[in-house]
Amino acid sequence: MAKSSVSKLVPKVPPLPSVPGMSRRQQFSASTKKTLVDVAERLFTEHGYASTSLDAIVAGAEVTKGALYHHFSGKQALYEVVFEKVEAATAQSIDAAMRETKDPWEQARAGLRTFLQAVQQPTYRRIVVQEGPAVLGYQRYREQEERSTFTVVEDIVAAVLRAGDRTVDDEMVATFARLFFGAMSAAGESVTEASNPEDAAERIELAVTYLLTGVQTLAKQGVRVEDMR
Amino acid sequence: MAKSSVSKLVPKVPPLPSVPGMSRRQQFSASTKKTLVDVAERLFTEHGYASTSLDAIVAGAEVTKGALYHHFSGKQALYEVVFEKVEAATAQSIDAAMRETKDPWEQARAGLRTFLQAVQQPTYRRIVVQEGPAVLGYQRYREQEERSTFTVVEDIVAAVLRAGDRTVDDEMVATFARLFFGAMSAAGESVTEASNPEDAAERIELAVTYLLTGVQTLAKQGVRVEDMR
DNA sequence: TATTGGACATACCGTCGGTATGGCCAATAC
DNA sequence: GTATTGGCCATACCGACGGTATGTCCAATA
Repeated sequence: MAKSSVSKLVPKVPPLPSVPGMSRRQQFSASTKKTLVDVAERLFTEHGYASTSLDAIVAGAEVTKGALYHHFSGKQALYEVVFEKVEAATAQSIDAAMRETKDPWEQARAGLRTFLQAVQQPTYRRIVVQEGPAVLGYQRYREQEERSTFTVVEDIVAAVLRAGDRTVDDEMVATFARLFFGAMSAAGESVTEASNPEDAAERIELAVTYLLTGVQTLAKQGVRVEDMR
Repeated sequence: MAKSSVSKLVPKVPPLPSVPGMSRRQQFSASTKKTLVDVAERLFTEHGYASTSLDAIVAGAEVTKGALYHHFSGKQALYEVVFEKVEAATAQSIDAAMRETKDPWEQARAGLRTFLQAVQQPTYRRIVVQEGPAVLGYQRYREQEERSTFTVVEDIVAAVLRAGDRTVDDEMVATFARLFFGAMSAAGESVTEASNPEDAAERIELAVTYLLTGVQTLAKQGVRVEDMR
């Protein structure tokens, strides 16, 4: 095709808002890396890990495998970066929701509600809940979790538990947190697959509230976890 | 190597205890199919789905890919058969444990305890909990679950809930069951990865007992799930 | 201006899931 | 007993994909 005006086609790519303290070269590099992560996040979410080829990712990012393997050591490493990004975003959103109120009980409800919402997001469901353990292996999965979302849930659970029973130790708190975390993860799937997601979400909240109310009631009666032995 | 006695090497393979109503040919066929499933179960458990090649499976079963593809439509189909086998065995063991007592509350405890044990078995953990959703896709995973283990858990939860609150509907029961199922699945991982599995298992039982006791207490006070709205 | 090294592109390899084809032999018909 | 058929499986091969080796270009620095 014959182009009339000779040059100046390249500059139409936005001039990359010059970040201070970063050379043009570094900016380009960071840009392609970010693009790769974003495209990968989208494709992994849509088609899953196994069904997403590196060729598809680099095509989407308009680069080649050379670029990908320059920035990441392989497919799994790329997945891991995407995973961390998704987890961090989720943990942050929960954190933000909790900051909106000061009452501990309300904070807990807000946090759990936000977690329940997050766990319904296609990206979080697919990348973290559904495929995370299988792709990363359970060990790495746990390590990642423990540095973000799970810790937030653990804090919530700790606050609720210790409000009624000050004698529970850290390990017991972690145990309850595991149970709740697992329960909420499963709940997310349940809600999303339901014919009426709104109703399903409400039922989940009802059930969780019922369980937590039970815990509160026991605490008021002076029944401690240790008494269950 | 020089073998002195000439023939009769083949018959050393056990004569395949002739099953009545099945021709020799059919018996051989069933045998190779079962062998394939067993070998696949072992390798999938040890190395995971992606890292287990069909070549390794057929080598372990001492057949070729021709045999495998004669009995199964592909790798995933083979996995599915293994999955169902593992699930069925687990559901059955829980069922058996519950039959040992008649008291509903004791049945529930026994059932949940057995489930907690099952979820620690390497085979169940790897094939069902960790990789099941990713390999089968969450849809098929749910469908399979609903036909075996989940249903058992659901029955347990239903019995416990309805003992105190007769007004809960089926959907609410299913919701509680989802939460408990997810909680126990996560608990299994937690227990297995713990430095001291016995202690971890005990903590899980304590926590679950505490939650269930809370539910019972609410029920005794006439507090129903519906009252949480 | 010369040089260096980071940021890619290109070509290629090995593995693996899946397919196409053919052979063997027990079961059935005659 | 012989012929024929079809279930059961082996062998050879293909294409896709993850990963690697090598080369190129150009901005940054000396």
